[in-house]
Amino acid sequence: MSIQALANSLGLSISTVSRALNGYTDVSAATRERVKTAALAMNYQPHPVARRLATGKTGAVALLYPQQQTKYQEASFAALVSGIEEELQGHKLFVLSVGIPLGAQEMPELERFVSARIVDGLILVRTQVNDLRIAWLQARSMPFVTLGRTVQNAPHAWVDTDNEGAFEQATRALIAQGHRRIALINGNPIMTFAALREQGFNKALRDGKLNAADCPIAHTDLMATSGESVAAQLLALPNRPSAILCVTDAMALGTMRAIKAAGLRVGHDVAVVGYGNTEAGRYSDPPLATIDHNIVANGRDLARLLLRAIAGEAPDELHAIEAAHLIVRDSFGPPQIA
Amino acid sequence: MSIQALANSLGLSISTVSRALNGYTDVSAATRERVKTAALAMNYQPHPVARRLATGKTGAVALLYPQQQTKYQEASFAALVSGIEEELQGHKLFVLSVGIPLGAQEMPELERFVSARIVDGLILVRTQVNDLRIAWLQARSMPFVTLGRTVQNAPHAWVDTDNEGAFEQATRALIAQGHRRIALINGNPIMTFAALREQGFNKALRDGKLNAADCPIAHTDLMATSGESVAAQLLALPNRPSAILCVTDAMALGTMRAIKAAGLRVGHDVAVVGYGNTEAGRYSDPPLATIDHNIVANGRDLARLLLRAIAGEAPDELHAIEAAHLIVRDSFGPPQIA
DNA sequence: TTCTTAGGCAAAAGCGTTTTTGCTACACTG
DNA sequence: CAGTGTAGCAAAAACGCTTTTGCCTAAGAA
Repeated sequence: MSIQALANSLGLSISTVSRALNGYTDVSAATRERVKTAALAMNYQPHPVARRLATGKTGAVALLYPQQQTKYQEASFAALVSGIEEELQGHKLFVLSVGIPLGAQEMPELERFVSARIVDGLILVRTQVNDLRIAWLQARSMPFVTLGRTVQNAPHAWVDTDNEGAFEQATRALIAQGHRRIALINGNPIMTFAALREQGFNKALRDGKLNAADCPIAHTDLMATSGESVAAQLLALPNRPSAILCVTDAMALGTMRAIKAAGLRVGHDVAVVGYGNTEAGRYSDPPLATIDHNIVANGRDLARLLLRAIAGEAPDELHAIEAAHLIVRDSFGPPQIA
Repeated sequence: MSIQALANSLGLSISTVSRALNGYTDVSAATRERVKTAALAMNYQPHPVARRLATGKTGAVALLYPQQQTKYQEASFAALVSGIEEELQGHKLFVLSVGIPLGAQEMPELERFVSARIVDGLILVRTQVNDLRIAWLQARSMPFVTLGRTVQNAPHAWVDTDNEGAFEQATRALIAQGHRRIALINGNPIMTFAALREQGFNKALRDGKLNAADCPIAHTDLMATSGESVAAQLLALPNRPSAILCVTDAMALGTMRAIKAAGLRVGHDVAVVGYGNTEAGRYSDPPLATIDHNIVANGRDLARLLLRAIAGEAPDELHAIEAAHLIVRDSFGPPQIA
């Protein structure tokens, strides 16, 4: 069923049929009705690929996720997707999640996907301080929004959580409780979120006039096992920290294991704070203090801004920040009086 | 950079250029070389949408997942995707995950997606005993493979885990340990996996000549909280079961909570077996006996069969079954001597 | 030497739309 | 009554490719 056949059966030209169906004004109301009812009767639907070729629009957007790396992200990834889908409801846009490998194959695969012209716009996660993908996409003028801002890239649309503010707040709260030796177990600071959390941490330390030498910062990957081993090292220090701030809940749970293994009590001898407000932390023993963020809202923001980016708006205004705040639970205790 | 421009710059016709690049034989080796180097030099890439229009092939497949329902599936979903991606590595096919809502909007959205002609084939999950999607896709002759077989549909390509065998094995093992009152907490049996697990359970009961009245079967959703409340009811029975078989690990963890809440000991007063070999079950107290299955292998099977379905093979041979087996842990104990 | 064959390329058809341009008839103005 | 404008449609260009068909030439066979 092509527009050709429909036009023939109506005794009209295909251009008139097309214009009638697409709401152009230079077709009489009577003809428009005739075309519409005929289209309905013959179950005519324009071939989407032909339409894409003519218009250049695909009617879909993609969320690119790091392939094989979803291990510690699963829950938050699902939340992000549902926020995006919720916002795009009614816009008749498909949301396609597609995996791009990390490492050497990342840029070639990104290039291959963009060149395939399957989507009108992209959502990027795992944004880095200096992100190679961004300049490339800008050069290709492919609309996109990142989850997490950048530092060294040209202006672009982004959505973020207030990582800096959240960690400043959490660190301040620990200081207010009397902690003077606070450690941070961070991720790789080439990731923007890690860099910003570290900034917030440092800001609170300076404002609280803590001794930086007593407040070590470790960098590792975001898994529980890494948190465990790094925490074990921190606890073996001569001046061991009385509080450990972790950049994910998983690392915080690992840290709790290390504390118990060292014969110490979590929330008593050593306070622990995580990030993400995951289920595992809610039901851990003791319950894990953590920083709560609104990933669903991030997803909604991403979708909203992506629509505007696709519409051609300049990136200057295309930013959104969601708040995050500390949730105090039993792992968050005052320091022991030495 | 179109094929037209490239042809002009070479003094050739566009058909010759196309045939040279696509490996047809009726173009001389010299010309082919000339075309190829020129294409590389001018960075010519055929417009994928135009090619799709001409060939009808899109170069992508989709994995359809139930929107908003991923809660209890996240981990297994990630495993499935990675199996699919692994197998499709090197086939230059994109794997697009797209959410389709459940309920009244499911069929319209499925229809909308298929009509959009974004992909060459589909992978379906959450297969039901009588699955509406299947007849519809067959009528549209859209290639697809389901995770989980059907009962009442026409023959089609599917991949499955040996659910029946696994539950038969687990039930037999409980019987061998001396259990005579075994309960099953199952999902909705319109889902094929639930129906098959129940079959395996019943088969083992019959073979073991257990009294069916002592072996109740409950149906509920797959969440932990549902498992907890259903288990509480089972434990309140006059002849309470000495073993409870759950159809997911989450439900089994809920069941363990109910057992503890009733003042009983898991693996001592009541044995518990889950399904899925999840992390939560590995680290629960006591560790949860469970049935392990290979979802990554399911993913690989799905991808492999989908390629064959797209190639036009008849569905008769397009089936794959992966084994599953019981993992005994401390929640699996013999019945108390009454 | 003539006929056949096949190699190598060009022309054109086909994929199915959207959008621009052009034409015709009719109404309306001066 | 001639001239201007506009409503309503058709024709054609454009989007870029693949694939079928057709033509010409030169080599090989009879």
